[in-house]
Amino acid sequence: MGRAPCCDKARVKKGPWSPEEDRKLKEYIHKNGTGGNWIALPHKAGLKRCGKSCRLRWLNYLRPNIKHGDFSDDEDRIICNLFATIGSRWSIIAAQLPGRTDNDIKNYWNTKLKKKLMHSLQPYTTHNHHSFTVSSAAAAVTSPEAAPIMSLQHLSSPHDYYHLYSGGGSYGSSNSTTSLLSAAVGSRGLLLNGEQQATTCLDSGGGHAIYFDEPCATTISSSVHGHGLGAETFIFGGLQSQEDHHHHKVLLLAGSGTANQLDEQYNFAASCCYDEEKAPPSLSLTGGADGAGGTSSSFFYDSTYSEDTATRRQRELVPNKASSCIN
DNA sequence: AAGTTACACAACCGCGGACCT
DNA sequence: CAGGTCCGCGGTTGTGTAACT
Repeated sequence: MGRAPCCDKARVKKGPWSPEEDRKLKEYIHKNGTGGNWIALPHKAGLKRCGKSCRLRWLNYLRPNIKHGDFSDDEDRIICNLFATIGSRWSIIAAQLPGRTDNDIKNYWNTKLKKKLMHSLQPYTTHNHHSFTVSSAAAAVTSPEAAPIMSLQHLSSPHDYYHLYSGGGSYGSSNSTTSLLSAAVGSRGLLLNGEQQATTCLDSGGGHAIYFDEPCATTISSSVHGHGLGAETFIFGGLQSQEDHHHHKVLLLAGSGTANQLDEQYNFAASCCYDEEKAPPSLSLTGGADGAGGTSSSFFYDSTYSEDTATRRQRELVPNKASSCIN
């Protein structure tokens, strides 16, 4: 047996609300509240509308303190981060943005923000020694089930990125969108480990973001900040600029936490150098809080890589919880 | 100027789950 | 506990308008 309709669809008005209808609804709710019953409300308010339509109109447009349009950069970041973290749970995202509605955010995402991010996902060539491309990214945004979503297709000079995983893992349908978005965020983003769930950063500096999952993240983070981040740590690397032929300056951000722990994230800046002429390449990280590139502690990370270790690492890696950071 | 296309936003629809009886 | 009702959510569609040809 099907469910009873919430209203007599033949007798309710549909389509855009007139100013008169808005006035009636506003007046009624100001006087009486919603009464906890949207189905009965339109009749009481003298509206020939479905209760659901009234609810939507009120929540999205008529209730006080609603903001429309002009999303700020901060709001963009919050939306991106949360989307990458929890997916398309617009109501939860909206709860973090006072005055914004889930519908508004959803529309904004679908019409603007997603495109903005995808625009930044053009295949990226860093240097003639460091070129790689990402495939399937655009398709995957619109077709989340397409897996593998991203893979590191080509490393013209593989040792340059030995410390990075190539992707190619299959995404489960439940997190594929999230994972993809992780890659999409940033001025130019790559999610290099296909096994990961959300890992996202906004690279406001206009740099070329490279996302690499790093099994030694715990070591790195602990060394810099003394935080025991554990398996939920991730590292974000954004290739900011090339200093010279041998060195690449990388802004790294580390964060930890789950979807409910976004406020616990922290980051650090580090310079990252790897010397093409030495094997194995190494990262020199000089960390400081808040992306300031301080020098409170430093260490080296040996990023030796081989096909076998890559496979092993992927297998051993504990799937990251959703993590997020903002540069 | 008219027609077409693209875009942004508003609104609708159906489903899952909470709540009530 | 089962069935009915309603709310809230997210996906989708509809509509108005700006941009383009």
